[in-house]
Amino acid sequence: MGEQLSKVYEPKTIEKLANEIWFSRPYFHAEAPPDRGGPSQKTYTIVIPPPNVTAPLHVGHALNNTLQDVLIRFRRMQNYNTLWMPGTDHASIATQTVVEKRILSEEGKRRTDFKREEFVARVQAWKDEYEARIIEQLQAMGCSCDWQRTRFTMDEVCTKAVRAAFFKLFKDGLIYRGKRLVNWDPATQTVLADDEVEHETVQGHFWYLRYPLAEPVQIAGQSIEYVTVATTRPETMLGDTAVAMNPADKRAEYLIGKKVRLPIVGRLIPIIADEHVVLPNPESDDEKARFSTGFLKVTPAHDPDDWEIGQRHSLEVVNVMAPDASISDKYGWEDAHSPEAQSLLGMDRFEARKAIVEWFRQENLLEDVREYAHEVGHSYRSHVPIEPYLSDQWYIAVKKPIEYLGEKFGQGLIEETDVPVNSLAGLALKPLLDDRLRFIPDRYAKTYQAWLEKLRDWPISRQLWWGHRIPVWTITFSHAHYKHSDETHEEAKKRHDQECETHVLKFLQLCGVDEEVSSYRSPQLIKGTFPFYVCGKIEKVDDILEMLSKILNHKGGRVSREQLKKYKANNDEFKAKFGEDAFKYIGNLRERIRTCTLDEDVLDTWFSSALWPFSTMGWPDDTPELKTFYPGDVLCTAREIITLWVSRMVMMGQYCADDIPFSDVYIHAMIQDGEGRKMSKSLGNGIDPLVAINSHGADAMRFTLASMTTDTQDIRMPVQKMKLPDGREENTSPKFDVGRNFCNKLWNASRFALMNLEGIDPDKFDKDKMTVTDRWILSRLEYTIEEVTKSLDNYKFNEPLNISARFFWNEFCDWYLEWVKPRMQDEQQKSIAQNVLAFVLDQILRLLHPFIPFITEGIFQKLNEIAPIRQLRGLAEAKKSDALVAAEWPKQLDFVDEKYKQERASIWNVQSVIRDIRNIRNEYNIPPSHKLKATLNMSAPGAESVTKDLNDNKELIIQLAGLAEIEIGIDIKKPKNAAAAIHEDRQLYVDDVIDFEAERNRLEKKKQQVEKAKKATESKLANKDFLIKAKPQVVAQARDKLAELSEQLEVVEKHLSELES
RNA sequence: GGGCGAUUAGCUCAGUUGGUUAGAGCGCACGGAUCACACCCGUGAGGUCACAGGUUCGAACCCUGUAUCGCCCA
Repeated sequence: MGEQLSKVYEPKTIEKLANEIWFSRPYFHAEAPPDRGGPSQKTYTIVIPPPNVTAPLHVGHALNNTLQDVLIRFRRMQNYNTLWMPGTDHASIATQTVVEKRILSEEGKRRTDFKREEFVARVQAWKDEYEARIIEQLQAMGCSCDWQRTRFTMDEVCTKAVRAAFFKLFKDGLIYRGKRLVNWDPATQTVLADDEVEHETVQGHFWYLRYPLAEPVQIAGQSIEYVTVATTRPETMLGDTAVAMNPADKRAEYLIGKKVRLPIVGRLIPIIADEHVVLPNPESDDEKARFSTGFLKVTPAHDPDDWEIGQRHSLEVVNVMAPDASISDKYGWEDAHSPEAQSLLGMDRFEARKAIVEWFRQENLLEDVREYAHEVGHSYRSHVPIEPYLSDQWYIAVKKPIEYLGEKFGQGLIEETDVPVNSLAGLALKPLLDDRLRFIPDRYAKTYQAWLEKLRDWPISRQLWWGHRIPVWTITFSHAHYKHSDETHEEAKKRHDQECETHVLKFLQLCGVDEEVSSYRSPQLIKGTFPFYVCGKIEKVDDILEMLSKILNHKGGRVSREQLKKYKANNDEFKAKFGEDAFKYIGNLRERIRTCTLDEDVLDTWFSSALWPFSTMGWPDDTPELKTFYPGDVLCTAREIITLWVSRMVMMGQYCADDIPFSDVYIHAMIQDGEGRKMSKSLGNGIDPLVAINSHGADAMRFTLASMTTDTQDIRMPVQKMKLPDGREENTSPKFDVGRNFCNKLWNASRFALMNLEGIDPDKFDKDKMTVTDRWILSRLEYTIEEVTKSLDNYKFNEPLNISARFFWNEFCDWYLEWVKPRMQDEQQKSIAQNVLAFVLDQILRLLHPFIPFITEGIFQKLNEIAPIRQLRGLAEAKKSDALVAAEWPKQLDFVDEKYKQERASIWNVQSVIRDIRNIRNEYNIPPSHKLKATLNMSAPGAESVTKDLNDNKELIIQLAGLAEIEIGIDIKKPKNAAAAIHEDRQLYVDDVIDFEAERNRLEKKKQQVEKAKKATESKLANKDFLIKAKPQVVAQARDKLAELSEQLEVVEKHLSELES
């Protein structure tokens, strides 16, 4: 049968074979019993970090998913009910952007050339393509996900969860409308995400502008008439609403609270104290201090830092620009009355900059202009400088206490923070502090903690089309209202809107959805109205409001027959769906409601990601999956998304699903190229896992990645173009050779074993007939099983892989297989050797399977054919399985006792002697075919038992050292013309090979080595402090060492002198 | 600017609670078509553990500082 196996390991063949087996039965599927009664199996759950559907997976994903698969396969073999939930992320902005780019370059069209539904359909098509590719890649890597559960963040199941979570937040008063500065691209007029802003160093200027004080101030007898602010963006001064200075500034006590008259505009603005302001210091290393005047103009509407200052001091916000970044008084600037201000309206921001600087110059208010290189954010799309632009966005309040959670989690702030225990941030932070959540390696807990502690409200709306549409309807009411004599207009408007609001709620009640809606009214007047926000728990609410909106839009009067027909149809449909009463009530709303519209925006992509651990399992429904697999066990991810993703999953898990989604977070390395650079498309240094699989095989790739995964180091992976079998030139890495070589070795060793296992008979095994080599390899196996299991439990990856690989290669192949060869020719011994061989190989396959699943599965199948029963009768049994994927993880070999362990020393001595002989053979250039005669003199006290032992194992030495014979004894004289290898406790001689010159060199070298070691030990022992303070056994060890070294040195010297004579 | 990490052989990396002469793989050198494997076997050379201080009987390991590189956050 063995001859069926090719001489060289062929990944493709074996990958195909293994996949056929794995998909022939639901090995990867985790059953969630509808009723969890009875003895329940332990579960183990990992949800995949869903890859973005923007692009195919790269080698970083390959690492991430390899590690997850290792954990999953390990636990599955340990008989856990194991679920690995797969899926992909819609990645709203990233995906929309790549599709927009593609459409622009291929068709010359922009997003706005499409209807929203059309465009979304285009993105959907892209998603379908890449989702399929990603799943193909994951399967090619061998990921044992529960494929029939594959989810997508925008599929029906996840969408339902998003809706439910959003509603819950809305109802709990945690979602609100607020203002925020966004990265605005004035050229394309779109919002950019932070990572779409490219920072470029620009050679610009600092302009020093004088702002006159409203009234002169006396400081130390001097009359101060103005303050000087330094700015890189003079055009924003039109929106200044304060001048800030550091309270530590000596001038502060005279100036804080005073007013400044803003040039051009004439606005009176206060001087305020804020520690953000950099104190001036011409000597400082800090460039900002050198350029600072100590006075900072504050423009909350046009600068993120200023926005913060504005928030802290409740400053007015004056937006002086239109969306195209021209100066405008139509977007919040209400005091542009002066002729100078009027003349600036309509100017582009850079034109305005020139005009304003010129104006200051002419008015003698321009104090200085200095060169200044600074970072300016540019749009990665239009390459124009981005404009921080004020806009209305939806937020989640993350530090607002949630009353009803107080019972469960307590009240008040988490110690040393401003985070309430029962706020969303608290829900994420507390589990870490309580050790319910841990990071591996634990240093990443800091990142998580720090981020949560200074967390600010989460802006969740995005001005995009691809994503979960925000399920909020904004209803505004008519302007018509009566004003009571004692009311302001605003108060009257508020009262009026409140009345309207009750009508809307009454209407929804008549529609039968009053339990399914939540609403809130804007506390602020926006464009003359207080918008009323309505969120429905179910889609029915959307239907109602959409139809209502259509019906209200019909204003009567002269309309076409067509429109009238449509209107009537709408009415009829509404009546049919929601009843006559509700329909009649629309009359009450007709004159009151001005607009009723569904929000245009979509949710931040992390919103649905935050729900991923339970949305995929059917939350909010109480599904068997949730009961069985939630909370899960571990999240495995890269460190870049600890804040954006991990924290939000914990937060939402606790908030929505009543528990944190996992207890362990394993953070793995990042993969860099050979120069330590991040892999990226633009550098062209990325590696496609499919290419690596093509060039080296999936197992080889996995082996290499796992063997490089440690807690501390990022992975450097030299990238090299390689010609693939199909002729393409693609990036792969020579590092994968390591894995491929290993697989080839495993393949061939197994092939050898299989060839020798014909006719194996488990009944012919007799444990008392095992040789020392059998017991030795079993004791090494026992050690390996223990270590590998332990280190996998602790999220080590390189360690278990290296331990099992070394056991396989350096012990099993290099020694055991070599010693087994002659036994296979001996009918007596063959049966014993066969059974041990089959058993050990079986266990090796099991240990390696999580790392290199394909090849181990392939070999396991062959092993099942040739040696279906692998056991050591009376000692151990490898439990049968049709497939390795479902086989049992190796159990501890309890029969390996002290006696076995003592025998390890025997083999160690044998190996040491063999190495000595091989060394001499090499140094004297003696061909392997030349059989040597060797003599071994044992010199240590009490050497009798070792000598006997070695004599018993003589054959093992003769066999692997290429000897004709060896004499082993005590007090044997050195034969004439023999080369020597000298140790503390023994001297080995190889007869009749002497080359005096070479031998002298060898011995001299040895002598130096020993002398050096001896000196070091002597000086240590000469140190009194060492004798007193070091642990006694350390001192004793040193004494023994010295004695041994002295003796060794004596022998070496003796041999040297003999050479002379 | 703040935080985290790294710096050990030519390269990529290990190095457990401080304790013999600091390890592996690749590469290099030498030898090898032996009936599993040349993607192999055997042997060997190769290190001032980034630098400077400190703690200690003893430091690659602990502490302080410096330099360089990487990442995250502002």
